[in-house]
Amino acid sequence: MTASQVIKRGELARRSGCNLETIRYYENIGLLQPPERTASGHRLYPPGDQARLGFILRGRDLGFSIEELKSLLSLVDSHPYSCGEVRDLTNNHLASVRAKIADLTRLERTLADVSARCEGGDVPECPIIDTLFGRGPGAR
Amino acid sequence: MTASQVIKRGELARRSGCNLETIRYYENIGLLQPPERTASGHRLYPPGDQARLGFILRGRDLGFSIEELKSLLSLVDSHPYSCGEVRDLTNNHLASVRAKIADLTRLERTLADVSARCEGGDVPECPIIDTLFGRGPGAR
DNA sequence: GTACTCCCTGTAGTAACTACAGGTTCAAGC
DNA sequence: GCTTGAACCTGTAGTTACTACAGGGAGTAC
Repeated sequence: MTASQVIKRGELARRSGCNLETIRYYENIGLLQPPERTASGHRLYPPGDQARLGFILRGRDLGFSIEELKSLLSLVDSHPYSCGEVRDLTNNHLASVRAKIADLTRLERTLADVSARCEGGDVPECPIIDTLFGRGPGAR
Repeated sequence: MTASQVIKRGELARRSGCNLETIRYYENIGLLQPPERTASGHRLYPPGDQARLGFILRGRDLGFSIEELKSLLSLVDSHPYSCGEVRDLTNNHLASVRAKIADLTRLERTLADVSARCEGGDVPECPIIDTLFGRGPGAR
C-alpha cells in the first residue's frame, strides 16, 4: 500500500475503475461525503474516501442497491456497528438474488422449450409467435 | 372467444391485466398503433389490438425488451414473417437470460459464503464488512 | 341538472447511472 | 509571461420501462 495522499476526482476514477461522473453522483445522493476542496473548488480525496468508494463499488458488484449500501455504510459509520444487522441485510439481499435466479430459470426453461419446438420444424406455423399470441401449447 | 367488439382503454386494461397508463405508453413508443377514436377522442380497440397487447405482455413476461418486442412485432407484421429470424431473436434473448443466471449464481455463492462466515461467529470483526472493504479472504 | 366515473392530455418521478454543454483552473512548454 | 491542452467545475438531460399525478372534458345514472 503506497497510495496514501489526497487525490483528485480524475485520479480516484482511474484508480477505482469507477466512472468520473458516478463519483459526483454518489456524493450528490449522500453515499460519499462531500470532500475537502482546493481554494479553487477541486475535490480532494484522502485515503479514507478512496476506501469508502471501494466499499461501495464492491457492494455494487454484489448487487446491493444504493439504499442497501446506504444502510450498510451507516452501520459501518456507527462504531461499533452491529454485525447482526449487517448479516440480516446480506441475507435479505441473498434471498432476493435467489428469487431472481428462480424467476430467470423458469424463463429460461420456457424460452428453451419454445425455441426447441421451433427448431424441430415439424409445425406449420411459428410456435414462438403462437406462444406469444397465446395460441400455442406453450401458452402460459 | 366471445370478446369481439371494440372496447375502450379502461376495459382493455382490465381484460389484459395491463396498467392503464402502460397502454398509452406503448402507443407513444410505437408498440401499439394509434387506434381509432370516438368523435370526442376516446380510444377504441378492436380485437386485433387486444391480441397485439396480449402478445406484448406475454413477451414482456418472457423478459423481452421493448426493442426486441418491436423487432418481433415488425417480423409478425411482415407476412410472411421469417421463422428463422424469430428463432434467432429468441435464442439471443435466451443467451442473455442464461448469462444473467450465471452472473447471479456467482453472486449468490459469494453472498452465501460471506454470510456463512459471519454466522460462524469465530472471527473478531465482521467478515461481510471486511469483504466489502477488500480486506477479507472473500475479496474478489 | 348534477354527481360520479371514465377518459383525455402533458409532465414528472422511479433506479442508477452516463453524457453533454459551457465555463474555470492547472501544469507544461516556449 | 503567455499560450495551449488536459483536467476540473456546474447544472441539466438522456437512458429503460414504466407509473403516477394534475387539471380538464365526456358519458351515464338518477
